[in-house]
Amino acid sequence: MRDPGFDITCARPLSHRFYDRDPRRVARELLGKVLVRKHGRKLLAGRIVEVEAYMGANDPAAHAAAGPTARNLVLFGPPGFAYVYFIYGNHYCLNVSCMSEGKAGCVLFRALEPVAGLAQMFVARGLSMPEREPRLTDLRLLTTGPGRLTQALGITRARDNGKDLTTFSDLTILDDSCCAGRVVTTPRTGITKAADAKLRYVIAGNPFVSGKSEGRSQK
DNA sequence: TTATAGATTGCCT
DNA sequence: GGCAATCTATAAT
Repeated sequence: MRDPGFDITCARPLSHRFYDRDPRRVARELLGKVLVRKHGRKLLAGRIVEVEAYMGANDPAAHAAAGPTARNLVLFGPPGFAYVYFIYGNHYCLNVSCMSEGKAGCVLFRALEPVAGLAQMFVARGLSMPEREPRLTDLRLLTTGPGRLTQALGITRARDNGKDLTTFSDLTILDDSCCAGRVVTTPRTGITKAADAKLRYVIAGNPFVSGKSEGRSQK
């Protein structure tokens, strides 16, 4: 299977300073960046096409709303670190911490456009590999959705929670100077509190954005 | 100690 | 479109 690929030679991790800002700003600017997982000698990577911003005490939908706990401690730590939690008894979700130490805030990764290691992603997701070049409907099952993208990249709480995403370890976010294109904001999905705040950011027209038609028919 | 809701997904009709 | 699966954090006894 052919990987779309990306130019890793000119890609570099984002600095802690990048994440040391309002999550809304970080979320918008994370679109178009590349989430990279080292899997043995292979690279698994996906371009970030959909994220959500979560704030601190003033955001009732945020895990950090009630203050620091054993689970959400990473959110109150320094910016640029992975916050991984387990949800609905089935899925892991990946966030990156924002704001300086002591202040909570994060960005949730909701969908990626797979660019490298697609064959391994099919394996990790427990999907059978398409015989021919995969269709969009097959590819969307890999990394469209917060629970799916963590499974495709093998991200778990035990393995990745608290990891520094600004160093090139086995999990990092790279900037390859790709232009994200037009960004659309919508209400966050799957939450009941503060459900009207437009804190979901997607790349307009990108086919890997979650939802039925968002990003596909709408340009 | 027990109950319940949850930043989801996949399979059912 | 509806709902079960299945763990954990937090609220309620």
